[in-house]
Amino acid sequence: MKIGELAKLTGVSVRSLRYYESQGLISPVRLANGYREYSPLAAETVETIQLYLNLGLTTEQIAGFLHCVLKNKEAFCAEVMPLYESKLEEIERQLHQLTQIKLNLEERMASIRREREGSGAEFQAKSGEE
Amino acid sequence: MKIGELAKLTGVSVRSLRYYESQGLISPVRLANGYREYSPLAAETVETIQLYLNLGLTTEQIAGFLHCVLKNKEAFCAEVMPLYESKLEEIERQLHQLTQIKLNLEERMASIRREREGSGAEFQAKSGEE
DNA sequence: ATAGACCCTGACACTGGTGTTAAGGTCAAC
DNA sequence: GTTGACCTTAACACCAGTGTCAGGGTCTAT
Repeated sequence: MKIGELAKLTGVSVRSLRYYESQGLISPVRLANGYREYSPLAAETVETIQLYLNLGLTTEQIAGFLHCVLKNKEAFCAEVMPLYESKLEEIERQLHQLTQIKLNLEERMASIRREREGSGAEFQAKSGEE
Repeated sequence: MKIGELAKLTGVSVRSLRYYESQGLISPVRLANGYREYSPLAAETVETIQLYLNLGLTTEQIAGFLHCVLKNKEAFCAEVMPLYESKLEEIERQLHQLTQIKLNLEERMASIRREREGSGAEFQAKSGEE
């Protein structure tokens, strides 16, 4: 099938399909006129790529084990587990940081609300403006 | 004081101080030779900018209320609260998404571990490689 | 007057997948 | 033989703050 068909079939843009190819994730053959010709299996490959992208892996990382997971079960691809582990650590760091910022924000918001109630001005937040 | 001194004093790079100026956050006067001359109050301004950047606000957003918060308490600056509210919503969306990915990752990791234990191969994760 | 520390502006790089456009080739149907 | 849908490559834009370099000016102490 041609790139437009694959795009419709998978819901992934033509642009992205070409990008995946440039990153070594998928290698359609070329017809005499230069058009890409995808095997019917390509749809599954693209969906697999999307799955890993949605887990937050990069195309470079996916390129490292895509061959393997397309042929075997994940459990047999040694590269996957370390990636999952480091990704999990990264996500936990991000969760921690976001949670800190959230607490900080909530504290400041609470503080503002306290000050506004404390003063006689009932939420007339115009006073101090220069 | 000159920009290098302010950088040392605040721990913010010279590059960043110039960037803040380009974004309208701080406006040092210029000496006859073109050098920036910062008032002693600039250190406090820079620290305030850092505080808001660490909350995840952009320089553009900070520019909208920095004048006010340098003169008054936050509670008197009407622009602040809506920004905090929308930032909080954004962070909650991100937390939700990250949590989903984390659950997904953990589920897949558990699944891999189950499959490996299920087979006779004791963590010899080489088998399936092509 | 010269070394060395400091200042200036301007510009590219980075992260990374995707949108978008430009300029042009191919093909099927009419 | 021309229209229109589809394909090709190449390139810039995005987010947004920071690092870094190039090319050049200023000031101080020796």
